[in-house]
Amino acid sequence: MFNKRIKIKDLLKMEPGLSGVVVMGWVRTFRNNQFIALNDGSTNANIQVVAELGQFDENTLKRLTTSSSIKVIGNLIASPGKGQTVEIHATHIEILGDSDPEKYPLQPKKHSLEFLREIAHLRFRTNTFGSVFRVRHSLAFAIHKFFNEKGFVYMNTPIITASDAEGAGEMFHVTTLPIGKPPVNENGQVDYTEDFFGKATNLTVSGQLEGELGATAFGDIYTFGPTFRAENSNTTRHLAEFWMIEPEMAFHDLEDNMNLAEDFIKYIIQHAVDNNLDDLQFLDQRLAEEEKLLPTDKRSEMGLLEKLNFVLTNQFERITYTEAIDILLASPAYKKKKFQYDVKWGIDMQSEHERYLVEKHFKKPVIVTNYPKDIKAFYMRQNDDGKTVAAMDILAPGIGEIVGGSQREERLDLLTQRMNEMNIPTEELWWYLDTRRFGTVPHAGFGLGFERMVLFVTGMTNIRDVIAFPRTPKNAEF
RNA sequence: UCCUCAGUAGCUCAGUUGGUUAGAGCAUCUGACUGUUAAUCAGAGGGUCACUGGUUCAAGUCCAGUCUGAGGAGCCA
Repeated sequence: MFNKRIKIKDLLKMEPGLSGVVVMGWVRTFRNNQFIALNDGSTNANIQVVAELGQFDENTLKRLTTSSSIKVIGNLIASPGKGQTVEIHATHIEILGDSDPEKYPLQPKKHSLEFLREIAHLRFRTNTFGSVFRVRHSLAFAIHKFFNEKGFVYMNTPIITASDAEGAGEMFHVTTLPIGKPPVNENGQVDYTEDFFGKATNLTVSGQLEGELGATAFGDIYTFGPTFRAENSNTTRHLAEFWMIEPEMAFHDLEDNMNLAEDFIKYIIQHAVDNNLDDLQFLDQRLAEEEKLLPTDKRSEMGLLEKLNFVLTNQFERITYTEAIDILLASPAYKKKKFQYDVKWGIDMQSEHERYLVEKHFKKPVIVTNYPKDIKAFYMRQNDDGKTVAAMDILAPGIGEIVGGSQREERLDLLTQRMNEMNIPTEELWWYLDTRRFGTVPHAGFGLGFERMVLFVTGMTNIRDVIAFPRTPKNAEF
């Protein structure tokens, strides 16, 4: 019977004077042959367990090594020491699992994030990753809470898909055909009619098209699931497997879409601030210490909590693509030829351009709308000017694009015309086009990269540090 | 995929123009101390210098290739 244990997070809030308290956890440090800093993952704060000298046998005390797991029964008392208000005087200590200190890789000292990535199975036991993953949980919970409160239906779109129509990137192939000698048709090509699904299939790059099918029946839906891109991307903000939130709303236009996205982002940040303040404070401090090592001009102007509060209390800047280009053309950076890539109407803005807008010019999240149709996807609604589409990207400081969305093209003729122009096969997407044939409605939606959101809220700088077991090129350990 | 940088003890790093037996801090172990807060003090153990090949009397150090990691770019969320 283990469930009598009290979680350390709750225990630390209790009044001293309790006897027979049961706690279990992993030893962080054992000082002076007497003081155990015990952690159970419920919070970064440890409970100090005091094993009074002479009360416990030598053999047990020897086994109190870093990350050994123990069960403690004792009395919660006011601590005479300085570092904590309460502590447990142990009457009983039981070793549940030993941890060989010669072999255990985590030591009571600072480790680099790169090293911890190599022992991703153990890194949750550090303060940094403890905080990051508790915040990640909190954000995930807030996402469901937000949409549930608004009456959205949570929809699970398929992971394996036969459509590669969206062109969102390179896909991972899914097949049960033998790799060495697959069946071949008359033209010498792999014969996918022999494959498991009778056609070529891939891991999904987006649930949006299926999401639209849900939205045009339920009104409002959202997806929250894994997404896969086989791009050979080696950056601090790309993963081959990541989680994406994709709401899709019928009877919504671009402005509704922007309003929802902004409310949504603020809501989940607020939830984390309300429920995980101690973790965010720890991450705030961690970031501040890390930034001390950077040259002054590379440091962020705001601390983590300051930045989150700033986002919560300020409106996101909303500008059109055309206005964005004008700002860039008028910028000192452009005039001094600081940009590596040229700026003119029609370009797909480069990282340096987006960073300038967000980090230098506005210094807050920016929503850019109405992009040229030629640099955007086929399903985005064409504006009356014939040149732009009703798209919106939200750019966040330090992260770049965190949300990409649009009002969808609901007019069948314009949609098929655009698909033909862009060589998207209309026959394969017959089911998608059916939504425009039978009771089509104006609708809109967006996709938000969950890990990028977690990056933003935790102040971490590498996306591999905000997902438990990152999948990146040449890395699928664990 | 491209560009740049890196790979030396469990970790973080030093290692001079190529030259004896490759060093430090932390961690670990042993002992001392015992109300400590990453405890402190003393001592000890710990290395295929990423891998393969080459140059040289001699390579951790120079050259080539490979692998791995990091940062930036592209692609994007």
